Amino acid sequence: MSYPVFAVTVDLVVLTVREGRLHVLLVRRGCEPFLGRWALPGGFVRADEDLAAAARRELAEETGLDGPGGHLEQLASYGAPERDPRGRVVTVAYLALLPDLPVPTAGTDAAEAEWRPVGRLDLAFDHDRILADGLERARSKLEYTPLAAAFCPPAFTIAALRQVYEAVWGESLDPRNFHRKVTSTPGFVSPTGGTTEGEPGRPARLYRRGDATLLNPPLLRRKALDDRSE
Amino acid sequence: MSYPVFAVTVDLVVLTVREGRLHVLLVRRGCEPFLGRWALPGGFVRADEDLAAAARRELAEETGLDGPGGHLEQLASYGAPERDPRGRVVTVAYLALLPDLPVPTAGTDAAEAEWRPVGRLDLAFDHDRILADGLERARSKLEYTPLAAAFCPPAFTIAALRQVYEAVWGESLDPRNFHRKVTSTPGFVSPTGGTTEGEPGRPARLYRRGDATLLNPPLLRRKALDDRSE
DNA sequence: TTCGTTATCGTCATGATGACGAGAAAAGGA
DNA sequence: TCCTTTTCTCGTCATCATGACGATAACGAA
Repeated sequence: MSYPVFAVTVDLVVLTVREGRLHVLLVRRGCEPFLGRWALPGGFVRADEDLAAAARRELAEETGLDGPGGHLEQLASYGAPERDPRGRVVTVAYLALLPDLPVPTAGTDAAEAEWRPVGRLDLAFDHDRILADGLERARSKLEYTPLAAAFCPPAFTIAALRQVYEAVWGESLDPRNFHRKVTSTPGFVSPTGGTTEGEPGRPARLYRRGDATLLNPPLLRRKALDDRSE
Repeated sequence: MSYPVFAVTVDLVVLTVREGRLHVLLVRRGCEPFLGRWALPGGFVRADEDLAAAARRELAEETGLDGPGGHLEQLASYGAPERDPRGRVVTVAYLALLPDLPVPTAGTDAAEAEWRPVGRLDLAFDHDRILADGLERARSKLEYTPLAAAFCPPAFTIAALRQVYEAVWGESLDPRNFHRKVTSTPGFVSPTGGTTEGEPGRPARLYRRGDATLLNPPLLRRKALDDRSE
């Protein structure tokens, strides 16, 4: 039996919260096609490499960070025949949520890399669509899982966690109700015993991630966006 | 730039509810590898074919049905280097939810096809894992979307919809509370005006799918299962 | 000390849900 | 015909989660 031949890439939607806004990691393409255009970081899967391993490798190459604390999961795959002018390329997109980090160092095949606030971008390939899907996944994940903590350093305050929700969802939340919800949901966060120091206002207790993987009941947005279908 | 060469397949997790139990469509493999073993239906993506189009084509070939009423969505991709002895094959899995249909006719490359109750199966390749991911996705989707109606014919009773939930979740629901929830959630279902006839008991009103894409608030399972992580 | 700021705790009304009672509307048998 | 069985549909009530918001605690700065 004969069958068509494909190339397979991984592309990364790497999100973080900086200065109260949600940012995505972009690279300026250093080779054709779309030379000079902004795109999601990514690259070809190697001959003997698992998809998840390729995603982790690309993430380490682009951000210089592969340590724990963040989150990486498969997002979706994209394989329209015309999506890459070089030929038949299927890309497996991954979604990464990271705490705020120093400015990333450019990888080998990327001329530049930088954090950009999410919004109207005009990316190479079908990366606008991939980014949109990644954003919707991230917003939805925050409702049903404690993954917001993946945007935070190992120890964080409830207020910092709330600001993650506000940045990702783009809406403001009542600090008192949010505090009640987070601290009363078993396994969401657990106190470290420490507090903040030197900040304005009353010191805040520090927490780390709990061991829950699912929030029950979930923490729902006010306005549910359209479901992504197909 | 050179890069490794892959084959790309689509595999389908096709689910339906028959006699109150959740069933998955399996085919017996008619060629190597895993000849004679049960597997998910699927096949190679053609040279000029989109991934979703390939999934729809395979679904039509295996079930003989491509009409509306069901639901098809991308599930996840699997690309471990050793997952197919023929070489580097990445598969994009799709999840299909269909109303109960006549026994499927075997496709060209499948010796047999049949509905099997979900449970301990021993499938070819990594299809046990793909099936498990598909089941968890389906269970979760029923919580947050009105997709349970995809398992039902165009007009259905509330009781039939409840039996879908009971089959997919494997737990029984209170008929009265379920009725209240479904009929009071805007856009979940809308009455057709008709009723059942000839059935035992009081005739039931018939409904069709509403126009909502998301249930807010959701209809949650009692026991949340583990989140699928990557 | 006083004020501004932020964190944390409480209160109250409202809405969703689980448990369950009870009537409505059919088929079928005595 | 009349009763029983079955299933659908509507209500009731206690409980829990949530939104709105008041009040107090604990810091730094003026």
